[in-house]
Amino acid sequence: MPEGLEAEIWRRAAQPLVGRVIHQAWADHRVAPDGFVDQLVGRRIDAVRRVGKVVLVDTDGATLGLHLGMTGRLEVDGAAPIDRLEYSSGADLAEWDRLRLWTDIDPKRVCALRMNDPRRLGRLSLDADLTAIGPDALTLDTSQLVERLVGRRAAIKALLLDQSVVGGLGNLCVDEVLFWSGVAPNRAADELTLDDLDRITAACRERLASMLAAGGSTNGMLSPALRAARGVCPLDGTALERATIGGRTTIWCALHQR
DNA sequence: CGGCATGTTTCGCC
DNA sequence: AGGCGAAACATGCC
Repeated sequence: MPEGLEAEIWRRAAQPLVGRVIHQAWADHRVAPDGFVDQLVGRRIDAVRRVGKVVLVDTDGATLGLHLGMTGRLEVDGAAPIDRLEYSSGADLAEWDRLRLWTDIDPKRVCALRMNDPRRLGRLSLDADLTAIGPDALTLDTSQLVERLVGRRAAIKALLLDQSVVGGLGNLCVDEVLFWSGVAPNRAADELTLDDLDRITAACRERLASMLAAGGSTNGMLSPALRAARGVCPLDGTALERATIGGRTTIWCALHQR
């Protein structure tokens, strides 16, 4: 489920953790660095932030990074801000837990913070270097995008998915942004006009904000249901195109995206 | 059973 | 050297 929008939803939901002290921690060692638990127990949570798709828990010691991968989800005090994964049944087995944190104040007597990830593509980090992640999609402006695209000739979709170009965009959001921008995903980045890039950054700010308010990445016009159904363009009724671009399944309208 | 899935990293080829 | 595409990772679900 996690693109930047989901990470933002979880970041907001985790704010009640700020000020608490971590009393106990458990992690699946296969997805956590050595010494993980020892570096967190006894630490006070100072802030919960987000960089791109990564949720960061700052403590008075290390900063815990939650990289949700393809199927990771979070619960705070036993509540899941996003309860169902789009491409899974909604099952939530204890054996899929990758992180459990308890604090000095656990109102519901359950984990203050729990990460559950069936597919185990997610990771836990401590003081990870995230400096390579580009400007955030939710506030992206055209000058930032131009700067990051200089010298790049790959398909615009592949570059928007690259976290070092723009932070937070995943497969669904990129398709949605390009859909509203009227730019075809297979266009070479160096052939786009400034006007194209303006429409892309405007779509990032406006459409992503509205998807965030609606609950996340699955709330675009190109819904997962429409993607799977191989339907028609909701704007003009043209049969949607489908191809692999940037290594990911891509949906677009060849009539209004050029 | 075959194929697909909201992601990232690695490898080899230009 | 660095950009780029394909493969690998790991597992569940239809």
